[in-house]
Amino acid sequence: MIDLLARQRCALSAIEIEDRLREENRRVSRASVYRVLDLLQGRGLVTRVEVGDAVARFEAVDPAGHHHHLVCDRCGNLVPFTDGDLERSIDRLSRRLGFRTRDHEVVLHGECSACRD
Amino acid sequence: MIDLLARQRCALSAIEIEDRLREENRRVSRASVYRVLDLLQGRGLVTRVEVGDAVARFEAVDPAGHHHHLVCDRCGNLVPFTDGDLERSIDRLSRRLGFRTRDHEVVLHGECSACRD
DNA sequence: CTGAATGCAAATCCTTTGCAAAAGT
DNA sequence: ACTTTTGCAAAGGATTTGCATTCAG
Repeated sequence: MIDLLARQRCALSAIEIEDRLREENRRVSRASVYRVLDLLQGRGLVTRVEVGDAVARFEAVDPAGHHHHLVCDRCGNLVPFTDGDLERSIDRLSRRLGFRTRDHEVVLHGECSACRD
Repeated sequence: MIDLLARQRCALSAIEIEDRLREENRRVSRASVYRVLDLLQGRGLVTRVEVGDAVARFEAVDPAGHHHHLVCDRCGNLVPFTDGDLERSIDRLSRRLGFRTRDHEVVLHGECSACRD
């Protein structure tokens, strides 16, 4: 499953993962998907992303650095992006507030470029 | 209900809202809480916040400006904060990426100051 | 009296869990 | 044979909905 996630451009929900595995003739039950994801999260290979639609999504952890997401209000797609300036702001901010921060997520809501036309 | 939310320091879940209303002898059903929240969101008076624990939280929209949240890994509390530098980074970023952004949220995961001791 | 708001219970959706069957070593 | 992984179905928790009732104008 980790290889499937590693091939994706962006986070998938458990159901999407199940469907894609099925398309590859790798039949798995929903329960197994969740169980394996849990395992992979425990090992730090996968992270959970929630963008506010009550569905958990998962993506492979990229050792090269992490990204954040735009959620398109129209099509519902997730568009990943990175921004060093943003990361620096968050670092400074955490220090200023005295939080011991483990992780963070930024979610933009709006229209993706495909839907703006 | 909007007055209850306006009095809070930070976002509340539907169940918390129901409980606090009960404490004030304002008896309401869970269903009504959700229905009213839906209405208030539609009018832009309330926003929904989801920090990744599968529970939707709600808070009154403050015309003076919005804030973001630290979620404490230990006690689970939400700590609100604001940061102008962060807001500017996000503005620049949205422009750079060509997104038409309606809204955004930043969630930090870590330890709040109370739990660091 | 009429339309909106409410409660209650049932339904839904995502996720988790118990347990027995299947696979691996 | 023993441990681990799996599937299936049932259980859970949050949220939504249908419908009859109550409330307000």
